[in-house]
Amino acid sequence: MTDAEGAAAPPGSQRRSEPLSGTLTFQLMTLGAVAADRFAAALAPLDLKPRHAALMAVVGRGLAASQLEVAAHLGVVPSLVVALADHLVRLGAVERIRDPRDRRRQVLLLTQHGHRLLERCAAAARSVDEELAARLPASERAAFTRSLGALANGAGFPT
Amino acid sequence: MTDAEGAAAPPGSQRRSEPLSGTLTFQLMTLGAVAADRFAAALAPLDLKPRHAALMAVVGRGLAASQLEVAAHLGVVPSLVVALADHLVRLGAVERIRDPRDRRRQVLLLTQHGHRLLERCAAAARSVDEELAARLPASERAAFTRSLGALANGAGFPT
DNA sequence: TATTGTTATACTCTATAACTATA
DNA sequence: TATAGTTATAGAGTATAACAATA
Repeated sequence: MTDAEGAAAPPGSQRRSEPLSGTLTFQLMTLGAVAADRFAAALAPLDLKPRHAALMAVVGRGLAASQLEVAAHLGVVPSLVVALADHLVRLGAVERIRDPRDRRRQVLLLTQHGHRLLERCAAAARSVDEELAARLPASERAAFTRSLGALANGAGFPT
Repeated sequence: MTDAEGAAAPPGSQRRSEPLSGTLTFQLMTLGAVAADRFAAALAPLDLKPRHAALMAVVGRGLAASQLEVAAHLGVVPSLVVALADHLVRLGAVERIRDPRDRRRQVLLLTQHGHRLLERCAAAARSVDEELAARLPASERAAFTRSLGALANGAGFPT
């Protein structure tokens, strides 16, 4: 089977191999954009964007406290964290607390409302999960999710 | 095992369940961004962005001919296709040909150089694939790629 | 009058650079 | 002098709206 895959190739031409669309990279890029769009749409009623949810997640799980730590963890620039935190403070989801040992540091803390919001973000993500995975045989889902996790760790991911 | 997963939870608190970071949606979003960044970096020396590669791919495979068709296929607005095509024309990768039956239509055609460039885009994607999949046991890759393809079809994907 | 493509403009997201306050 | 945070500004990417040519 030297020449499979559908219609005839122009005989003199380059031996087929292009299929960019078949690469992992391309499919991850595409699906990632779809996931991001749907997640954003699901968060919109909460007046939140995916970045806000990500910030709340790292703060809520204690992975980062000061704004600089959050920026590093998210892989974004500190000035962006300021804007994201400003919004979350306006919503009453986080509080800024000056570290008494080093008054330059602003420690971010989820309020109770913040925890509830974060929970609703996660619920939104899970419901997008359902839509996305609908076409995936239930038997494949676990393996897929596990592989996806492995890939996410392998990459320099900016959770 | 009602209470697994690491450290103790504050006893009075909400019963854990948040892990936004464990959702398919979140991981696809994150990995998709990583894949897009790396692919963009790999394309930069060619003076191309992922969108240009996507355009060349749909035109090269005959999935869309007129700019409007390309826009629909890519899920972008027609004016963006104009800009992308302008750039590709400057590079000598595509030609615009007025459809003689309907002189409003601009049919996009890959030049020979365009085919070569598209091939190099695909090669770039495959090399990013290698980096990304490095952490994935070879035995899992085929299944993962297949599931990913299934998901991509299930979504309203804007290839 | 409707449609294809184009141009001009605006919006969103994020980064860079300059500045303030603490250390 | 160096660091955490902030503000002001700029850039990339994409959309919306107005317009031209053709149907």
